[in-house]
Order: sequence, then structure tokens, then C-alpha cells
Amino acid sequence: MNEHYIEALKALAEPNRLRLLWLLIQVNQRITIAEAMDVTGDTQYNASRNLKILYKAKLLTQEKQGKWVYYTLMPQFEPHLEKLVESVRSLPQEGFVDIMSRCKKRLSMRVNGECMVGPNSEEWLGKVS
Amino acid sequence: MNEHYIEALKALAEPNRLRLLWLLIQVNQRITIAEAMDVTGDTQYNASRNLKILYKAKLLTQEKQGKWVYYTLMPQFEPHLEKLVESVRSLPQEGFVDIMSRCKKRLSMRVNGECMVGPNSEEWLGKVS
DNA sequence: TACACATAAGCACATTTGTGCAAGTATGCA
DNA sequence: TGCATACTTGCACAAATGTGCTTATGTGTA
Repeated sequence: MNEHYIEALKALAEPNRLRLLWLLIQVNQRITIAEAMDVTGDTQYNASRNLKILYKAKLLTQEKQGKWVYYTLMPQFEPHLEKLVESVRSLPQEGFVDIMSRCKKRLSMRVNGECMVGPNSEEWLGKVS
Repeated sequence: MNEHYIEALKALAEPNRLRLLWLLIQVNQRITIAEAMDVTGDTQYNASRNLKILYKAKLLTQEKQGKWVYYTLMPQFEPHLEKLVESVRSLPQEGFVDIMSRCKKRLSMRVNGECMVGPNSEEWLGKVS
């Protein structure tokens, strides 16, 4: 009954995942695992695993497109889950400014809203060096 | 920075503690460990430990009075924490009806708003048998 | 002072959770 | 058809977390 809610709380009670969801809320945009890796500096395993955990907690939707997997913020309709997401949304930006600018840089490499290059590309490394 | 927030999420991501906080929100009343034990059926150790974890996460306040320790919902002023508590408040009552009636029974044993009897008292066992 | 009782703390142990490494699946492109 | 690339899964292991049992602390009362 509220196992679903507990699962969402657990998913968020980990700094990397909280950061990921915060990002997805703020940029209001779907994101691939490759992009998440570049932005957070996480390994491929962790980026994939953490996004999947948020997905299983029904906080994100998943959408496969060619060789990319896009994750998007999932709209919530039950009041308690809606408020939980709002709570994350109102987290102060303080600790997130760096991540936020990296994310914007990474998303600017899109073409027609589509991710084009994989993780640790030349283009990306040039941009953030 | 948001370690405090993470700590609150972790504190809530456990069914017994979520239930305790939900109760404290709903009854809008301080509660002793003895009363929590009777209401939830938890052992003394777990009731004490879980209330303390919620207290350390700054979701409750603690107040010692004679041999009793009262815990009370702590008002939140930062938006993200305020909304987190509101999220718990809007959890559907479904799974909590039983606990809620037990809690009201237990609180009706108070005298002038003070807890008088310890856990597993004759009076309590008579009431719920 | 001695005793009863409410709560806290220490220890051992099982379960869960996070992480790195390595192998597997699936898609796009030459 | 073969290869590079995006992502997933399985395994081993360390760290964190939940629980029961027992023992300590601290308060009220006779």
C-alpha cells in the first residue's frame, strides 16, 4: 500500500540519486545515461543503476530510442508523491550549481533535442577541461 | 548541505518510523515511548530507537519530564522539509486505521494530558483485548 | 536507602545497499 | 556480416542498517 512510497523515499535517500532527480526536475528534459555519466562523473554502471532505481520507484519514465535510453521525470497524481517531488524541487540550489552548469553544457551538444555523442567524447572533454 | 535532508529521507524510508511520524502528525500531540510501544506493538528497544532516529533527523523534538520522554512533531521552516512533512501528512489513511484507533485509545488513558501508566499495563491490555 | 520502572546503550548477527569488475545484450553503421 | 558503441546483468565484497538480547542509567516512591 505505501510500499510504493517507501520505495520512492529509499530511492531519494542517496545523494547521487537525489542529485539526478533534482537535475531532471530542474532541466525539465529527458536525459540519456551517457549524458548523466558526463554530467555527474559517475561510472556507466552507477549512472545506469541509479536511473533504473528511480525508474523502478516510479519517479521516472524510461524510453528506448535506437541505442539510447532516455529517462524523464514522471508526472505524479497521488498527493503524497506529488508533494514529495515538490519537496525535491524546492531544495536550495547551493550544492548543485556546478552540476547544473555541466548539465546545460552537455544538453547544448544535442541536435534537434536528440543526444548524438556517447560518454567521455572529445567534444565533451574539450568543453569541460 | 543537504545531508540533513538525506537524513530525514532515510529516517522516513522505514515502515515503522514512517508510521510513527504519520501518527504524530495526525494526532497533533506529544507521545511517550511507553505509549508508542503499546500503540505499535514494537519492543521497547525499537520504539526508543526509532523515535530517536526521527529526533536526530530533526523531525521530532524531545522533552524529558520525570521518568517519561515525550516526543513531538517539530515545526519545519525550510521549504523542502516543510513539503516533506506535508507529503507524509497526505498519505492515505488506508493502512493506518487500526493504529490510529489504538493510538486514540491509548491517549484517552492520559490524565490532564500526562502519560500515567507504562507499557503493557493491565488497563491497556484490558482495553485492546 | 532500596526498589520498581521508563528509557538508553552495547554487542552479536542477519539483511540490505553501494560499488567495482567483467561479461552479456542490443542497436547503428560500414 | 562484422564491429563499435550504449546499456544491462551477474558476481564478489565492503559498508550501513535493522533487530534481539542483555546490561546500564536515571527518576519516582516507599
